Amino acid sequence: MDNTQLFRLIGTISRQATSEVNRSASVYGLDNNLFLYLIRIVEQDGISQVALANQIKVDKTTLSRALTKLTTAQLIVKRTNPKNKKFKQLYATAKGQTYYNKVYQMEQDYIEAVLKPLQPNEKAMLGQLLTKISPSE
Amino acid sequence: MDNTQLFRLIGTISRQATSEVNRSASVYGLDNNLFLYLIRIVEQDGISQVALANQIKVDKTTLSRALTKLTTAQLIVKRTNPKNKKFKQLYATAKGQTYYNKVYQMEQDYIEAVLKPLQPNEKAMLGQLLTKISPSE
DNA sequence: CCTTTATAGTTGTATGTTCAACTATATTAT
DNA sequence: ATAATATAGTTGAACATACAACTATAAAGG
Repeated sequence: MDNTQLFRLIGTISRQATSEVNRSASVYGLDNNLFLYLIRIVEQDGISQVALANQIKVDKTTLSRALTKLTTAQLIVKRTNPKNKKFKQLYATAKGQTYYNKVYQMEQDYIEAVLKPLQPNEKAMLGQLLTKISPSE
Repeated sequence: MDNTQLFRLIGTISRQATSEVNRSASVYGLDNNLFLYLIRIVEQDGISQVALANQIKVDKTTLSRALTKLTTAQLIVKRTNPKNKKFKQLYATAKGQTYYNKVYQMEQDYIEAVLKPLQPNEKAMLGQLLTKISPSE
């Protein structure tokens, strides 16, 4: 396998995973990556939009509109940081926590299925290698 | 790093790569993954749409419309398989080949940059591990 | 055969994505 | 201090995506 095949494989694996988890999450109305945003907000309470966008490498305008959907669904709230009014901090509601539990489990089920072919030491190695090529900022 | 972090990292790396290569390819009007489809068609002359969709894990209706764009731009042609009229085979035109050279080089440049942190043996290992978790069909 | 079922590809439609440009706030430089 | 610059977030508009449902062709079953 050459570098090109390797690189393209990452995209294929990712598209497959994204499609499949989104289809599962659509049961809760959390497709179009809404599940992903909710998960990150629950796990990083108070994060700002741009920080979140940079972390997961999604377009900030796409994220802005997706977060409006999560807000309308009352799964999160946007609170302007009183110390610095430029920032809106994101918090999950109680309802958001409940939905988080559902989609988190879906993600875990998918992860377990997809990583099943790997031994623990192989997973450790894969994690290290991916970390080396992960976006810096 | 746990399984969850590992899995999410694949998505992050892929989103970053997709965004960046698409932005580069937009110079040639080949963003929205058009560059990706063109590359695969050139490298697998005569492939059918569903076969291509399955291979790269994209929705067949999205692919159908994207290929209409490539056809309009005269980069590919769709030819009904005379042996089996259900299939439309995809072929690059001479113009498509020329554009292929451009976007292929862009992809190569990105690949070189992103895989630079890895030693040759690490790349071999990463390729093996990704192959193990790649979608079967 | 010929009816049923399966597969390839397209289209309608609702919704999502993303670029450019904008507002609002904060930071930096003179 | 205040003008210039930078950053966070939103919005308009053009276009892409993906589900459901469709047509067309072929394959399988009786």
